[in-house]
Amino acid sequence: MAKIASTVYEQIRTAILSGELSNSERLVEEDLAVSLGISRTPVREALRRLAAEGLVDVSPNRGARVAEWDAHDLREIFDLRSILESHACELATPRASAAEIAFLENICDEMEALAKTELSSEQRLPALAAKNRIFHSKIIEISNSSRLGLLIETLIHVPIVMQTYKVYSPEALERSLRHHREIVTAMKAGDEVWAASVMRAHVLAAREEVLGQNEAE
Amino acid sequence: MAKIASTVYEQIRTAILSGELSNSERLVEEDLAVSLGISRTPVREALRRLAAEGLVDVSPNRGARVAEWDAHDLREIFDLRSILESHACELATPRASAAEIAFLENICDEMEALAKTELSSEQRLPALAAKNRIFHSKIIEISNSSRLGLLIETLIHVPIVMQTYKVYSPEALERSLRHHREIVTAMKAGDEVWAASVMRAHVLAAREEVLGQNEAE
DNA sequence: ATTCCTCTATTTGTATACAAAGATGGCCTA
DNA sequence: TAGGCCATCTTTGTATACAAATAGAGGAAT
Repeated sequence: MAKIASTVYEQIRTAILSGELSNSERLVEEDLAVSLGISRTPVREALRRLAAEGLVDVSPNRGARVAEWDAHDLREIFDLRSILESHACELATPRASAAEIAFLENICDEMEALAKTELSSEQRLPALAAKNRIFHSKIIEISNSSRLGLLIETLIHVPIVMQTYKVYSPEALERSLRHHREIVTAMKAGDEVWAASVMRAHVLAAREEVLGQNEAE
Repeated sequence: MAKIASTVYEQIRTAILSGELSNSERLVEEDLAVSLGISRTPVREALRRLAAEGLVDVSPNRGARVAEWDAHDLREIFDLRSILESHACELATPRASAAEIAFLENICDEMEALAKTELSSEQRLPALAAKNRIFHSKIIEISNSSRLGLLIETLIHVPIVMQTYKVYSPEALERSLRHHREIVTAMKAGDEVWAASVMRAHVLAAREEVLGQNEAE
């Protein structure tokens, strides 16, 4: 058990991303430590790591709180995602192998099948969100730019971004799936401008869905 | 003295960025601690923070080393900078006030004056590099996107990027200054496409200078 | 009653101690 | 002599102890 710090980091992180901890909740080192049965040292390390990723805010001598995002933050995040992920598409298109295209097509199939099932939203949406993440990650992976991947990751480490599908209307969901399909088609055709453009539209459309929901609150 | 960790973080960071520590040098916590007259705890915190920024690599149970960058890394970094900084220009152009434009023009004046002086390179280049950083930072500031600023910062926290001017030929330096001037002209004209295009060219030109130098080694 | 101040309790920041994992070097064997 | 194994030594990871700083409550003065 050589890395308690990493374990507790993961635990706190998933707790934040799932929304379990939210509302700028205070994260007291000692409390977390005793509740996990460990000392403050690894808890502290985990919190600083989360702070570096922007998931928690730390003030000197005043401790850590779960970070909060307002509409302006979300706009920034989706704008940057639209730029960076479309760039990933551009890089990925000439590099994608037939197998990788097939992999992406397969995810499209699975997501479309999931969308058609009669399962309740509570079951369907997490599954769709998971496939969605795999789809986007795969394109970034194909783009072969590790730093690009890191930049995008820091942007999507935000609860509401991780759960975008939860706020989607049925029409928005269908449009999203059509975007995925079109991105793969464009990549298959070797047209990186097409692929990048659809990806940009895809993320900007998501922005409007999320912002509309968020501002209405 | 409530923040030893921040102080030592700055010290190690500037040591790395200045090239004082380099060549994947090992950073032993205890050694740093005794040489600074403090305990390992704040040293450790500083190292983890630097690791999160990508300035050092840490392996579990094996400590920290100064990070290294190869030509592929540099290509990635400059490509992403070209995209993000041109986006910053695009956002900044419609927002820039007359005073901000004047500020940027003033930096152009100062840099051109510096370039003309008969000072030795050792004196001139650091001054130019400092002004250059201010120029780019100012545009990011005007763009009013804090996250964009953070993303760009993580990219330029790399020694060779900080010292780009050191590898510039006289022609490249002159071109760089003309780019700056043209960016301000475009922003003044309210033409964000023009401004963004020049910025993109500006960073991509820098990429070729640095890569040409680096690959030749 | 309100404001300001002080005192205390809580919480973070740093130091030190100890445990565990890696690296190093010498010795033994083939 | 080369290669592998064991012991030791170094270095990191975690726990605990202590110091410094902040927040909050309560009381005094106006």
